[in-house]
Amino acid sequence: MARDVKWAGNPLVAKLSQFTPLSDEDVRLLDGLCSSEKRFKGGVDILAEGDALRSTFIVTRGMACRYRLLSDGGRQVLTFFTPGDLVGLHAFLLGSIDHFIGTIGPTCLVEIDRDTVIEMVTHHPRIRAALWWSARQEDAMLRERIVTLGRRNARGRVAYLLCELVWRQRAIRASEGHAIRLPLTQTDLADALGLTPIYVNRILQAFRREQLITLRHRRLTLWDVARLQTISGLTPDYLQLGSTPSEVMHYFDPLGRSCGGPDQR
Amino acid sequence: MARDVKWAGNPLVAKLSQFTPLSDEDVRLLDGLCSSEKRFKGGVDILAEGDALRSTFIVTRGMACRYRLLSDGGRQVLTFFTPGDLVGLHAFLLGSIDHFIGTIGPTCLVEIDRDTVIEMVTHHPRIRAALWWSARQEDAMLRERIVTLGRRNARGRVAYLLCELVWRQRAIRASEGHAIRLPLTQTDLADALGLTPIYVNRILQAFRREQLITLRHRRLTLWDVARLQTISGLTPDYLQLGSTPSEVMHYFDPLGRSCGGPDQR
DNA sequence: CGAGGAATTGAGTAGGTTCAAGGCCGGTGG
DNA sequence: CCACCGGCCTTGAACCTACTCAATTCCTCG
Repeated sequence: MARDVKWAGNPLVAKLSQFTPLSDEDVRLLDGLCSSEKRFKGGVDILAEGDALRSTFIVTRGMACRYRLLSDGGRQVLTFFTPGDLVGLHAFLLGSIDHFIGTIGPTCLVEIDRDTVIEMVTHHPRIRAALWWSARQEDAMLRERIVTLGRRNARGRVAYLLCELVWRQRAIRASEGHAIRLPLTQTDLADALGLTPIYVNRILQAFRREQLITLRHRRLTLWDVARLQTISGLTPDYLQLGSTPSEVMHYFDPLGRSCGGPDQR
Repeated sequence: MARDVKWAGNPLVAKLSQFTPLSDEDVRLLDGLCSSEKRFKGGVDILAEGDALRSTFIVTRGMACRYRLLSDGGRQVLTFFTPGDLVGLHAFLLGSIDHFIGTIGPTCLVEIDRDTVIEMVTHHPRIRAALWWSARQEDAMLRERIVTLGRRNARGRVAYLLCELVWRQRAIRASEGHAIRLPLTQTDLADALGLTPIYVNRILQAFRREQLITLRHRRLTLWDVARLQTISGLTPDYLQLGSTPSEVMHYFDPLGRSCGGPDQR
């Protein structure tokens, strides 16, 4: 119960706990990491294309995104990061990144340097397992995005993104019912969904008329999740929430003792 | 030089060598793995949605793909696998997969069980590093796909996929100039690009008329890579080919040694 | 109170889909 | 060796989803 209170305060713990039960020591460690957050204004780039990535960031408040800029001026948002999300963990050994990381609204981030991550992953098998699952979840989300962009119409795409954002917040208990804070502009949504802001607007209007959602003052509420889910074509469990099967957990422990890697695939 | 000959014979070695120089022992090990391939007909599913994934597959000949089926009968191809590619390596600890793996034309695969993989990555730091880079490359390709589906028109999408397929084959020295064997049907291309086969056909016609490609008898040649690249909006190095920066390699070795396995050198 | 970004609305357009039909090519059986 | 068959490719025409351009209103914030 005491830990439930902490979840509310530490989104990283909440996020990782989805995947694997953490020990008290794990929680203490993660809490410690998140003690020194930095504030950023909205619409600011944290990392730019070509930057070397020597550390990882954790979103603690607000929202950020990973995006690419195209030669014709277009923008494609690849991922939205919400509190608890790790930014660029898997890529932090890369020479440089091929995309930008920017804030959406005012956002707080914690920076964690490379050695700290390696240290953590080496000595804390449960955290390593949770990070691994978190990376798998990110994969699953990328795949789902491809399906959405490739095969669903505009209504389906918008419904998909709204559902995903709400589900992710619910998973870390950062929602009230099916309502969340959503600092995204309609242009942000459009840039993620491969649509124009104008058309996104029209879809949102339609959803409102159909009593499916309300979205005002940076606040989104889903009134009919079942119908939205149908429109989006999503299966509700695609995020693979739930904890690590013990059979699999088993594989992390021996590996943990014999070999730590930033990446354990 | 002697190894060059081997590359021609073992696509897995060729693929992993892109990322990191392998030792002779590494090469011997990988060669050994690929000794027992299984043949499959075209259009056959190797793994279905919901299957447990207890092993990994390596494509040695032919072509396979990862795809999702939609409730409305649509299909979205997520990844094409060419010789040397590892199928589902990162997911083989998962309870089950959320997509299908199927062959395109007649295809040969090697199945490698979980324990063998774990054994291999535990005791062979260079192979581990190469697999890690290979996974990063896969990520990059998924991101590029999202950009393509979200923000490029049909011409751009087709050009993108043709370039990618040729570049990947070139990287493992499985091309002659800019010509490759391509067992894909136009429907396969369409299912990967979020287009209809009919429209893909029209784009291909146009490309032929413009002297950009030839595609006949399952054989693709790019005549003007520069222009195709412009049309696709790709940067040629997005696959992050080239070998691991030594600074990064550095992180793998200490980790490798800290494994303390019996077979340490 | 003013200003600038975001949301909204309308009208015209275009890129890609859909439907329908015909042609090619490789494989198979007589 | 030829005829047939089925999958794939190709072509045409109508249609529709989503885009473009342009203007107006609404919020938010200084």
